[in-house]
Amino acid sequence: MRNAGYTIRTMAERCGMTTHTLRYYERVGLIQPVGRARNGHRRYSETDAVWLNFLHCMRDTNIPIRELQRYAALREQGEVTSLERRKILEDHQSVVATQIEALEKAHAILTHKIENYRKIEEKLGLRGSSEAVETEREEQPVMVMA
Amino acid sequence: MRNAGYTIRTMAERCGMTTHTLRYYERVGLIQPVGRARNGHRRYSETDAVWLNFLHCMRDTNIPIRELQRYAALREQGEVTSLERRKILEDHQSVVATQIEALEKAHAILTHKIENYRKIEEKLGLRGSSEAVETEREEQPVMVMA
DNA sequence: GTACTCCTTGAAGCGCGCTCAAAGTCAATT
DNA sequence: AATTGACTTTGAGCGCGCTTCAAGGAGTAC
Repeated sequence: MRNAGYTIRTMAERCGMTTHTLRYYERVGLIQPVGRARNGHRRYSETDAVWLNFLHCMRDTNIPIRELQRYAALREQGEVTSLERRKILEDHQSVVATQIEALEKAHAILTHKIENYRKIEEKLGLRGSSEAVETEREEQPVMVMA
Repeated sequence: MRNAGYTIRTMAERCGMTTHTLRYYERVGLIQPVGRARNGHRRYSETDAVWLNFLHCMRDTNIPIRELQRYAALREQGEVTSLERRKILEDHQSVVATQIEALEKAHAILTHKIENYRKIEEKLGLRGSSEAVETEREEQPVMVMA
């Protein structure tokens, strides 16, 4: 089991990041120094994968790197920092909730505007080039999934 | 006297942007040249407000400025661009849907982790003071060289 | 007049989060 | 030995979306 562990490339693919990003995260302290093979190449562990996936997931929610740095630093100090870490997560969770609201509002507005464009197109007799439903003179009603 | 219209400051407040951003949007073509008072100051109309609110809402969903520029340019060409504009909105709406999913996933993970911290705190009898305990229940790097 | 506030412009600057370049190491293959 | 290719390092560079700067004009108040 001498050379067990994922290469940087494998891990990058697994976590949906680039190798550059993995090194960058290590450099800025989001992940502790990764173990090395004899030739100096990084070897990522399964636990690294879990943590990196978490980071990836959080970054998807626009949490700043700085905040993750704070969190990561506390994490390295053990369970004693539970309260602080929980606070970070709770604060961020409420940010996430706010973002969800904004996105849902935008989604609704988009639905409305898209529908409006459909009406305009009908009025103008426009047809889409690729995706449009064929409407002939004597058309049959067609149910189109949203 | 139809000299009415919002000042840049008023409009900025109304749309949740800064005056700088409003000028920037005009400069890059997100909004057509705004009418001016006799002294050269911008005067925004009610229609501008609607459009700016839409832009603001879309930017909240991380749509790139470039995409909004495309959309704005089409919009200025009239109804004949309906299909293209609809496509832009539909494409972006699916991006928004994806983002909502990611955020909801993150929200769930956060709930889970927060709950976990609560348990840890209960176990440690934490309430703000510190009493070191060694066992990290979460992942902890192992392959550290030195 | 002087001060103050609000506005104007173009250009430069900034923070974020990567992203890339250059030069080098190592292992395997030819 | 030479080449290939995947990795290593450090440090610089980049794209985005503002944001600030610098210099000035116009309008009102005292």
